[in-house]
Amino acid sequence: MPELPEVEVLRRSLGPLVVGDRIERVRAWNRSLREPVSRSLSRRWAGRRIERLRRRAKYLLIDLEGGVTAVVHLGMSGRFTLTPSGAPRQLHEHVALYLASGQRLRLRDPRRFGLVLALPTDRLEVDRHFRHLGIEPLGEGFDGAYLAAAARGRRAPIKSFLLDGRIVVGVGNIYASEALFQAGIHPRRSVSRISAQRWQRLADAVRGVLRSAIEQGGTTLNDFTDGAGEPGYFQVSLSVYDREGESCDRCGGTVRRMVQSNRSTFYCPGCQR
DNA sequence: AAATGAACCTGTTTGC
DNA sequence: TGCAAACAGGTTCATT
Repeated sequence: MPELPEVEVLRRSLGPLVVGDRIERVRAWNRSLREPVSRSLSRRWAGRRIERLRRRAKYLLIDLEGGVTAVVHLGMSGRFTLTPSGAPRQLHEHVALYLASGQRLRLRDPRRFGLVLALPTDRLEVDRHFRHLGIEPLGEGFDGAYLAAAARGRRAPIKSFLLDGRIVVGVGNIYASEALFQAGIHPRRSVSRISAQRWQRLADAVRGVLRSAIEQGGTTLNDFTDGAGEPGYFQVSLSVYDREGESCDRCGGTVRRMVQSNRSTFYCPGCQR
């Protein structure tokens, strides 16, 4: 579900609704997410005003007054939505932030690969969850030269390379396939055999795909919604992802699926070399 | 060091 | 129809 565009859409939709609001308390019904949810969230966050929402990689960062940040990761199946406080607890709703306005921020995550953390705002980058993260693809410095330099000494298939968060963050299984299609690069091509020109084309494709997905409100395959519960529309723009057996819009050939390091990769053999 | 596969967990879809 | 296997947007750990 949530790759960089979905988390960014979530951040943008939620920001105007919650910034300035205050957390009254935090409740957790099930603490066994990817890592145990701390028992002291309420004590740490209660009474604090929400100052702003940021994003790093696929993490949503909720900066609170007093130098504390609430970190939320949605894993594969997480949803984080703002709802009226009267609404009943939903199935797989594990954690909720009760706000002074009377609304609740609820984390729903059937597979429980998600994460809720309390961290000091000024120490995020040294925390073990963030320390090893690579560059933001929509930020400064992400270009063909960066990718080419990062690939030196490696021979992995380009698809695996794009999914490696130590190189570049936020690109998940959907957008890796889509960007490689846009760049005309075969997912199995070794990073040791990509020309400078094609590295630049790939960097442009990654940024282009992520930007359009954000504009379209993200990709909703099953259950992604923004902070207000609205689905995205980028799924209708997908060229190859989840389109095995369908015809390629560019060349008319057949979109194929293969498995690389336990993940599905979708590609067009006619368009990608 | 780099690359691969398995593990974490539940729900839904696919295939026999 | 029923059941089991395969598969799903992420990350991390163990093993070659």
